[in-house]
Amino acid sequence: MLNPLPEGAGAAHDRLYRNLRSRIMHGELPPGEALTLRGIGRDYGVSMTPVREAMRRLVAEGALSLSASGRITTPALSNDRIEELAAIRSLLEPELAVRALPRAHPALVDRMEAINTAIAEQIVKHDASGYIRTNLEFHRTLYLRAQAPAMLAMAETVWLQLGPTMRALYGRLNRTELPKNHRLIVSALRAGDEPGLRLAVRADVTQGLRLLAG
Amino acid sequence: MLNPLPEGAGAAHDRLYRNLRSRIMHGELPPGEALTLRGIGRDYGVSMTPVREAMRRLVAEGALSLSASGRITTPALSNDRIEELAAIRSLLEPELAVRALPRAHPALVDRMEAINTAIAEQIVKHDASGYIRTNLEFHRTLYLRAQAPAMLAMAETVWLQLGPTMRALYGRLNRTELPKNHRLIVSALRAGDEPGLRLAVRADVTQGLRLLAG
DNA sequence: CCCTCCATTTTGTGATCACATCTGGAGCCA
DNA sequence: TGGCTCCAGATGTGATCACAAAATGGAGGG
Repeated sequence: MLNPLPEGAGAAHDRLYRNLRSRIMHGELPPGEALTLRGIGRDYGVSMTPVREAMRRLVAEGALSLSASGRITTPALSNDRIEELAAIRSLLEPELAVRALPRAHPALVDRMEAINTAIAEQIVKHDASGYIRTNLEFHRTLYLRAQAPAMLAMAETVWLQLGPTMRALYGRLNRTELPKNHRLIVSALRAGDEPGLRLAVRADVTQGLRLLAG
Repeated sequence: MLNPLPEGAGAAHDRLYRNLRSRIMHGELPPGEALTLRGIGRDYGVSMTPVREAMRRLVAEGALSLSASGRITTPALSNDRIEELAAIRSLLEPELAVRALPRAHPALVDRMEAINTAIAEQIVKHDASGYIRTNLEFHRTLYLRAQAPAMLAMAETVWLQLGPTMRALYGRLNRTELPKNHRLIVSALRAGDEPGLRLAVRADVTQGLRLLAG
């Protein structure tokens, strides 16, 4: 049998879920975008049934908002909510980084540095979605080493909720260079500097979002 | 119109969701319990459609586990997973408590003390589910004052995942008296002692779960 | 006594339909 | 122009059905 895993396999509702989740997390949909069951079903060539299940799942994770009448949109977050989600990131992610620290062998840090140069490429291309995607890949590469799947899942849920907002935010800040905190994270990892790593991750996680709320 | 809110109102899938979620969070179902769409539908007098949506939502929150073949059971957590969830609680809940501290007026603390005596009653009745319910009410009463809905939702998700395990755990520890950490929390609130509150909440949150893993 | 195999039953998945409700805008009046 | 009513189309909800895959349980053989 040897696990085929043909990338687009499995139940239709799960395929829909993964596809939509990825698009939302990476900021491919703007905040406030309306989605309909029949519309999504038409786009993916399936009936409403699997679409409803995928939507229900995404709503449960906060990736989508549900109006009182059942209409589904991407979330348009208030500033208070954005600050709160940033606070959650600054609680979870330093902990994940510190747990990964003893397991972060040099090859891993090299890989993170490679992702950093990929981020720089996305910046010069002005590709918001690509920037978000590679930025999250930088963080996930480190956190995977923490051996803490529940905590990582929770962090990803927060990323998901911030996805559409991140896209809108990216347009405002006209970034021109790689965030310096990523370099600080890499050096702290190389030096085995736990307090420095905590600070660098916390700073990186809150930097972009503070200016929006301010 | 004046929002009727007849307690059992709204869409069937939502009613199912709330009901099952409450039962799971409060430990009314043992770990590893199997649930079927047709079975739940029969119990609640609805078809499979709304049941599927409620299940999908609960699975997304980690309240239920989904096997590779789509079978649904209450989660049977490994010790590693339990420790990890306890670690998440010890990150989120002290923060919630500290945020609530400046808003915790005396009447609120009185109410928490009243809940404490209710917990003591559940203990003498040997009512595991009642104990879990009132214990969570103690925490939620405080955290609601933190004005941090996203963080509270995240904490509740962790409670939900631990629900069935808490039930199994309760049987092992044969509690005879009120956890002393609840008293410490109340005094720290009265004294406005932020570091003390942090410590007391962290201790309360990890106390029961450590002995299971140990 | 334990294991294997096969038929039966159970179970999840997805499509389709009927229905109640909501949305959005045209049309109208002040 | 501004605000209101009202209706046609769009939308979410739930029931039912057909189907394939998986679990179940018992017969048969080692």
